[in-house]
Amino acid sequence: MAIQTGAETEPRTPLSRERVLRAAVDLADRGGVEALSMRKLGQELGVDAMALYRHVRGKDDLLDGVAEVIVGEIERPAAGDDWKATLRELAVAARRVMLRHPWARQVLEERGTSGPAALAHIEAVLGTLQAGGFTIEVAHHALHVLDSRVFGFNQALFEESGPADPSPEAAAAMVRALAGYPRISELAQSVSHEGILGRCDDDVEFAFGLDLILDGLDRLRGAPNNF
Amino acid sequence: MAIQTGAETEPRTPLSRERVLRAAVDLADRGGVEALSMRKLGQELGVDAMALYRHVRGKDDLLDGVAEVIVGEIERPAAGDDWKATLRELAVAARRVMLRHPWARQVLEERGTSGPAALAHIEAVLGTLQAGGFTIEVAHHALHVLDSRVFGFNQALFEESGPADPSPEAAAAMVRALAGYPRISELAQSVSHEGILGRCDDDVEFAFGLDLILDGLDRLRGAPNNF
DNA sequence: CGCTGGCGTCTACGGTGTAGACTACGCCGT
DNA sequence: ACGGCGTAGTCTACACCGTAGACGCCAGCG
Repeated sequence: MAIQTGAETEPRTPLSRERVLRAAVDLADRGGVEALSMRKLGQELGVDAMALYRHVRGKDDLLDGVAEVIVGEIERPAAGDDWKATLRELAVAARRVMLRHPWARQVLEERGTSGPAALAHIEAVLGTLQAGGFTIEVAHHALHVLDSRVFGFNQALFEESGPADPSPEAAAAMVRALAGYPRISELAQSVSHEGILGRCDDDVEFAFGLDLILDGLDRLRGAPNNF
Repeated sequence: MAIQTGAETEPRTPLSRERVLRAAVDLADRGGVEALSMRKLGQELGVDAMALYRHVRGKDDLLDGVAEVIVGEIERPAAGDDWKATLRELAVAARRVMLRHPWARQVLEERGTSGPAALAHIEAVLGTLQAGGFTIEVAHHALHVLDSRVFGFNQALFEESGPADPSPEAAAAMVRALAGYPRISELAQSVSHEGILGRCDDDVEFAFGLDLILDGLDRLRGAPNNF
């Protein structure tokens, strides 16, 4: 009875950003993203809504954190020597997460999610592609079309494609943020050189995936039963 | 000066559902979907927010109507004899609409859109596939993967996959709603017979598209420059 | 002892969707 | 002509949302 302000039974473990984010994911899991309000989340944690603002800059920041948690749940398979099997496992693992949190797609889409978890995921995809012998250009397209298939939106997880003319300090910050992600760095450099790819044209990415699908269907037309 | 209630300069053309929906699309085009509120929409039309409720059951109904308008904007190419080119044109036309209304993807995803415009679009896709010689099973998969590529979400436009055991009258209503859409009817029948496809398993659809992509990438690995 | 800084609370403001009562007006049968 | 009626738009009110700003409480420290 040393610490005790009143009839409190438990000293109420203090909030933390992580606790807030975990409770937010839990709340969204039960009631969908529209049930995730600051007030309900505070109630869930036995706390006033405004208390959350000590640990989270606001609802936007909360959603950013939640997105990072979700992407962090994607388990990465051990890098095997079969690139196709590895990519498939990666995609299926990501899909498992999206099925577990059906509301997450929307959150991931409307907030960019360029946190370390997203970068690590992209790095894994690019690494697998590179180990499989793909050129950087094809790997870039493949990253887009795979992420689009898995997450359901076309603008990839990272790659908000900042201003057209990056200032030197912005470019330096970019390089610093990408330390530890060699494939992404290489890709970013290759894209910003813009010799080969022309700044990641959305139309080109769309057509790439579309033609992949149409050509695949074409091959299935003759042999309909072996897929 | 026959009709004139006061200092009115114009007799204020009366609202209508169509006028409300068009204004809603316009408002969302300018400010995104979060700018589309009943109050702002009323203001846009020079009218109290509650007036909209005479023409629209509520915000849900408004969004349903907006979704229908958007899908209706997709132009259908003349049915040529090249199924692949026709499908490509269809996909590109749909994408044009989605680029014109960047907020529409979200609306289409969260509301099902099983209106006549969506049905007509699906019918066109299925018709093209059937004319191209696809079996109904492959056409079904193809519909899923194409719509997923175009609209960005995996659950297709139509096909909310109602209750597992449709009551007779519900099934009859379904048949009646699908009159005029022979390919969709055929597909629905084939699916509900559930001999071949097993009730449109989401996992199967996902794997279908994923393998299409992976196999396509595999072929691109050797010849990287001709896409 | 007083101060300070972190953490949680309280109040308040402007925004949202919408239920329900109310008003203004054209039409129609008598 | 007139009373009723349906239709269209308005007004008020309620519950909910995100969050700015002031306040209370308490541990730690000088």
